[in-house]
Formats: sequence, structure tokens, C-alpha cells
Amino acid sequence: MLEAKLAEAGTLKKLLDAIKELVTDANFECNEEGLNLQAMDNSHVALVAVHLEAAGFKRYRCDRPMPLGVNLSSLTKVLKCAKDDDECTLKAADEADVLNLVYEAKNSDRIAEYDMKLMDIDSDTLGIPDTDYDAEVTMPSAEFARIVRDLSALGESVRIEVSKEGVRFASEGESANGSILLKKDGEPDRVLTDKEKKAQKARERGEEPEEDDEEEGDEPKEKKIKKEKVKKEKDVDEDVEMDQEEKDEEEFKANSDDEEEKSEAGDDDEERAARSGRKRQTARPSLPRKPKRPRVRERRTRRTSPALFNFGMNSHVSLTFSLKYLVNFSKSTSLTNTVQLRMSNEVPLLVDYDFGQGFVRYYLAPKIGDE
Amino acid sequence: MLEAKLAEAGTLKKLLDAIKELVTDANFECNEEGLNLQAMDNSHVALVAVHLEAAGFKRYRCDRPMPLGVNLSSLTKVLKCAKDDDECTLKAADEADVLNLVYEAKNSDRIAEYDMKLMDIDSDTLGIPDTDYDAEVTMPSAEFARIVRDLSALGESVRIEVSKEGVRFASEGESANGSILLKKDGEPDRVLTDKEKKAQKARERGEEPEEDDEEEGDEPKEKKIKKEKVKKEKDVDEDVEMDQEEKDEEEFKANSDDEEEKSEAGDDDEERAARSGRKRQTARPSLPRKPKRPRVRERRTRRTSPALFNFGMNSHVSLTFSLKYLVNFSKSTSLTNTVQLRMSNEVPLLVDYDFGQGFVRYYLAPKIGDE
DNA sequence: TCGCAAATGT
DNA sequence: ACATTTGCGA
Repeated sequence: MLEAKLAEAGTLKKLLDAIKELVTDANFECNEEGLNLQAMDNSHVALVAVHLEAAGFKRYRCDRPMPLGVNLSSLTKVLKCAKDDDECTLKAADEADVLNLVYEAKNSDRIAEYDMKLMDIDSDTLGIPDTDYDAEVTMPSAEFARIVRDLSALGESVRIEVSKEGVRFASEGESANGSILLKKDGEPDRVLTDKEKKAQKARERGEEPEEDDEEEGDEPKEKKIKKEKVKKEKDVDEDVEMDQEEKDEEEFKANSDDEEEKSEAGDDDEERAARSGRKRQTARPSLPRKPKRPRVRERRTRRTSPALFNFGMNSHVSLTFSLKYLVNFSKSTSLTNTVQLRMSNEVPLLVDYDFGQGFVRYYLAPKIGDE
Repeated sequence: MLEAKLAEAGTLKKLLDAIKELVTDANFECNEEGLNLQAMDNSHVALVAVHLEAAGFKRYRCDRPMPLGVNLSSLTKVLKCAKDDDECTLKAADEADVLNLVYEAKNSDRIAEYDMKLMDIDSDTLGIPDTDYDAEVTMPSAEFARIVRDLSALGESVRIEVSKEGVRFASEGESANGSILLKKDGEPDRVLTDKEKKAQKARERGEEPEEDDEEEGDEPKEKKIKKEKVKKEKDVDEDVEMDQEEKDEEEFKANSDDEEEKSEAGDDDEERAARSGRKRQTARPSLPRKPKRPRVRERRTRRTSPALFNFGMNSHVSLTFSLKYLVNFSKSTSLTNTVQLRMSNEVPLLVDYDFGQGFVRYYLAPKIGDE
């Protein structure tokens, strides 16, 4: 059975808002490490991968892996019945055919409980290759959203080009062409490999070289360049926002936040494989239960406002994408202040929204030629 | 070639929002004095004239006059890609078939550049006669907007009547009639001729009687008028802004504001009385509204108080107009705090929104009989 | 989170 | 052509 208590129902609501237009039905694969969802969009052009870490929940228990086949519209409806700051507990018995959701208002005696029917969904869980990209751009998620929204008013597609000059988004339309250039001071950094990043993160966290990151734990090359970058940005964020919440562990925690997740995500290939192996779609039993949710120590509120822009490149990259999809991806903006774009020529773009308790990643194949 | 840099892209955005529903394509005529646009609305009932003065730009250069045929929808789209406070530079080569727009965020390394296709438009630039009107009403633009919007819910047309009693807007509908009377203390002023106005403005400015306006003595009335008007409104704007910051003139403020501001009015008996009067009206929508009453006297107008309401008349004027158009005109409200209505019997109404860097003027022929 | 505008359906 | 609903922006 699954029992997972989230401190803020708002997290789930935002998550659903972000993906529900792209995907109508999907399996939430539950296992001891958390919840994962992976699905092609309805037109099978883009791929969405969501991960909610077990550690991001206030309480998390999953006895054995199971898929929960959810109609996202239904789940959205049910989630609308929760206030953003309600604690939200998801429960499902083994073989359950319903998902039980309990909302508890933080300071009241109000407890709402919903049972949502589950469905059997053929999951075509595709492995996502763990790629090293030639260019990585980290920017404020709101700015990315603005750019793709603006350009989508002009044309159908956008060419994203990363060069020493900066990052350029250019679109051509019938009545107008547009081009936005984001520059940064200094040279672009080199892009780290995943391993390097892992090591780097670990270092930032104060952990030494080895960790839990493991599976392939062989060659932790690390990169510091990246690290510094990250640090810098976080500091900025914290200054800006953290005051509002708590001050104490900011540095430490903040650092570990965001990118930490990334690395984990990177490694979850193993998990993914495992999961997909297990994957079966069965009916789920229903059961209700309610949890309560304390307020978690999410330092993760990290916010961004200012210069969260940075990029690195190993080689010049120029790719063209459908703006329609990018605009859709940018619905995840409310989840976190920064977004990371990772690209290599002729390879699908990865748009990565990494928030405290997990991530939403979108993959989109580039257009070829000049369609 | 043309190169014009506007400090705030927002100015252009508002301008376009104001006129784009009335006109779909128009020539922006560029010359050394600035940009001008003149067009009949799509149904050829109303006429719109826009002027942006060269002096209102941060930089302005136009080697030789040329028309830029613009599709306003396209321009609107392109302008949506600018943030309101971006600097916006318009560039067009001689004989160019594109207009180049560059947006520079004030504090960042973001530069966006757009090329918008131009079109050839037959310009039927009609001369607008330079008329002396029998009645002139200056009022808060928001109030005008409110009045025409309110009345448009009742009927198709509004009769605007200027008499010694005040300015009345009256509409008759199937289920209700409405009438709003705006009064002012004292007698209406006489409407000055253009020349007189010039002189008056100069005096108010502290300048003595002669001005620079003079180029050609008599005929260029239009020009002069414009100039003065511009000046005047600048004063107005400043005053208004000041009010928001400094408190001393709050009386004025209360007067000039609309119903919405009730809460603020609370501190003064007189105001309270006035308010209760208004409230009653609110309860019965079909009754005539009460006049707001500026307790400002003219003199103040000049300096501090843009009395936001004032009027002058040489003879009784009563004209009927289509509310649909007036509602449309009132989209210009965001450009400036005051609007001026100028009327003579049987002559098209002039609705004049004069903002710091130029103006938008609408002309609308009165209805005849009781259509 | 609320309001305004644009797009779609009746 | 008008009204309603959805999406986007402030």
C-alpha cells in the first residue's frame, strides 16, 4: 500500500496544472523512493517525466511498487477541493481501484476526504537515456515563459542557439520576426558531465566525494565550475527571499536543494528500469486513511528573482522547436524559479523544472530542416 | 530613415490598445516633428488622429518624411513582446518594407529585436478643420469612461448637453433611462478661441504673452493649439501624481476621484454627505447620478488641481452620439488622466486625450433626429 | 489571486 | 452577433 503525506496540497495542484494539458491519463508509479510519472503527450511528440521524492513528503510509505492509473482531469478536479496549504495525504491499498485523498487544514478541524477512481493504463514506460548535453542554460523560469509566449505570438517555432555570444531565441513569422538575446558576463562555462555534477553537488553539500549517488559510482569527476555557479545563484535567491521564512540553515540547505535533486534524478535510470520492469497495470484497491501533515522543513522555497541566468556550452548548439510545446512546458513556471534547458544538436531538448520535492522534466525533439 | 527611441514601450502599447479596435491598418506618417497617424475607423463613422511628438522621444531622428504602413494587429503583437518599461527603439530605412523594433530591458542584458513587415496603405489623409467649438468639457478620463460604459448598458446613444447648469449625459433605454449631470461652481467659462487659449496658457506658465508658437501668425492654429494643450496636460499629470504622494492636496483628490474611492473620502464631513448622496444613487441605477462637484475653483486649476473637471461654453450645446463609439474611444483612458470633449451643434464631437508625448483624438459625428 | 482580454461555441 | 469559457497578465 501507499501512504504519502504532502505538506502542501498546492504542490500537487501546481504539478497537475503543469502537465494536465499535455497528458490526460497516466500511471503514477509508486515505490519506496517516491512517485514517478512518465508519459508521452497526447500527440506523442513530447515526453513528460515527473518525480516526487519520498523524502519530500512529510510521511511516505510504500510497501511495494505499484502503478496508480490516474485520469489527470479527475485528479485536478479533486485537488481543486483542497486549499493550497492543506496537508494532503494520498493513500492506496494494494490492488486498489481508488486513490484516497485526505485534506487537512492546518489550523482547523476540517478534514476532507475524497476517493478518486483509478484506471488501468498501459504504460509504455520508455527509458530515457542519460545524456551529457553540449549546452546548458539556467534561467529564471518566468523569463523562459515570457520568451516562448512572446515568440509564439509571431511564429510556430523557435530556434534556440547557444554560442559564445549568449543564448538566442529566434522566431520567424508571417508578419514579424523576433529574436531575443540573453548575454552574460564572461565566457560560457564548460558543461559538466553528469558525474562531474554529482560530485560537485556532493561537494557543495559538504559531503565528500562518495555518496549515495551511486550506482555507477565510478568516476566521479567533478567540476567546480558548475558549482560555483550554483552557489552564486542560490545566494542571490536566498537573499531575496529567504528572509521571509527562515534564516537558519539557509546556505547549507539551499545549496543542497536544487541541484541535488537533479543529480538524483539523473541516476534514477536504475530506478526507472526497475520500475518499468515491475510495471503492471492492475486494479487498485481502495482504501482510505488520513494522515496529517506537519509542516515540513522545506527550506526549499527557493526563489528566484534576479539573475538566475547562466549558461555553459561545450560546442555551439542550434536547434529548432515547436513553440506550442514550449509554451505548454512553461506552465511549470509556478513550481520553481529557475528552469534548466539542456541541449545537444539533433537531440531532444530537456526542459527541467526542479523544485524542492522533485522535478518535472519535458523532452522535446527538435524540428529538422526548416519546417 | 527613421530612428525613434521611446523611453517606455508601455506608451506605445497603450496607444495601440486604444486604437486597434477602431482601425486595423494605418500609415504612421513620420517627419521631423514626430509621428502622425490618421484614419477612419473600419466602418467609416469615426476618425482617429494620433500624434507623437519628436520631443517626446528619448531620441528622434527622421531624415525625411515617410509613411509606414502598419497593420495594427501585427504591431500590437510585436509590442506585447516588450515589457512596459523597456526602452523601445523604432527604426525604418528609407523605402523599407520592415519596421525594426528593439527592446532593451533597463537593467539587464536582455535585448530583443523584432522586424515587422510593413504594407502599402492608401492613405486618405483628410484634413481636419481647425474649429473653434462652442463648448469644451475637461474631465477625468476615468469618469468619462465610467459614464459612457454605464450608459451603454441602458441604451444605444447618449445625449451630451452643455448648459449653464452643467454637463449632462443622458441616455434612454428600454428598461431604464439614465442621466448624469456634472456641475461646477460658478458660471461656465466662456470658451476661448484658440488664440486666446494660447495666450492664456502662456500666462499660466508664467511666460509672458508672446510665445514661440508663432510661426505663421494665424493659420497654423492647429499646431499651436496642440502645443499648448500638451503643455497643459503635462501640468495636469504632474499634479495628479503628486497628489498620490503628498497629502496636502487631498481635497482636490477626493473631488476628482470617482465613486470607487469612497473609502478615502471618509475623513471629511462634507465628503461624507456627498457620499451618501452617491450611495443612494448607486442603489437605483436608473436614476440620474449626481454630479460630482468639484469644489475647486478655476484658479487652482492652473496649478494644482487639474480640476479635473471644468467646462466652458459660448452657447447651449446638445448633441447625440453613439455610445458604442464613445466606449471605444474611452479605451484611451490609460493614457492620461483627463479627457477633453469639444462640441458645437451639428458638428462632430472631438474627444481629445492629450498625454505627455502627444495625443489621441477621436472625431464622431452626432446623430441627427432621434435615431 | 483577481481582473481583463481573446478565442470559441451557440 | 452575443455570450460564455478559458487563458493570460497585472
